[in-house]
Amino acid sequence: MTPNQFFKCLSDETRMLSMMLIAQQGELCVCELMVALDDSQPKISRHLAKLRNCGLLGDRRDKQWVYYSLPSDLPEWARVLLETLCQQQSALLDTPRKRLDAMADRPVRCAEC
Amino acid sequence: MTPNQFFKCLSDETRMLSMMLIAQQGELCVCELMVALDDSQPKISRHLAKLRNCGLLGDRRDKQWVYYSLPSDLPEWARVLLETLCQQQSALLDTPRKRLDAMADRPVRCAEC
DNA sequence: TGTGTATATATGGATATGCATATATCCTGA
DNA sequence: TCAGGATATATGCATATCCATATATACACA
Repeated sequence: MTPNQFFKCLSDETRMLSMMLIAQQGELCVCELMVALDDSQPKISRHLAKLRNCGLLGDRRDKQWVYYSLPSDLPEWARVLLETLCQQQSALLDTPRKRLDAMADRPVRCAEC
Repeated sequence: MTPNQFFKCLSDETRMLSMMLIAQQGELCVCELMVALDDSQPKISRHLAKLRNCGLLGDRRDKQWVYYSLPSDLPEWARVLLETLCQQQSALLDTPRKRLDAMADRPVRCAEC
């Protein structure tokens, strides 16, 4: 992944907010991002697939849910830039976080069992 | 300017390197960037115009040259992100800097007179 | 006139989105 | 145990839009 591709990935609002939210929350599934970003399922799924193909996200399946998170091999420079973005633009996550917190029937992670 | 637009601007290699070089060098004119990035004049000019329209660059005319630099009202978050990028990817500027240092007939700034 | 810079136009290519549908997993009841 | 339905996710297709580039030309200034 080049810095160039990294910026292209973040140049879309859905992808940028998804990355920021996932960086903040650890991992999120498609349905949680649908609620947090108030967007359609195919749209979210497509953008997450693009981020995964670029190496910006990893995924794991648990029951019927697919959880996306930052991959362990994410380049350091990308991690630093993403972290900086989250610090400088944390206000962008306020509304999505509220929607997420208010979400009903949120899937329960195995790690939390 | 939104973080979104900011990333879209940096998603193009010519624009990203121009921003990094200008951040490092203070200000540069089109002909210097042509040499540093080894690209055509219309291509450089067009990308700089886009960066200026987005508020990421300011310009001033001196004699027949137009110098581009970071505007004083560049948002703090954008400045921080750009600075982080330069720190994390400084190697990308090695070749352009070499070309720039080897450039003949480089215009002389008034500030340096 | 020559050098430096901007822009108009045409063109090819990338990208985002909606809609419909396919796939995968879980749950329920017979 | 098995069938069928419900939920979650992915993808094929069509379409509209944006974007980068090359070429040619116009503009600004010494």
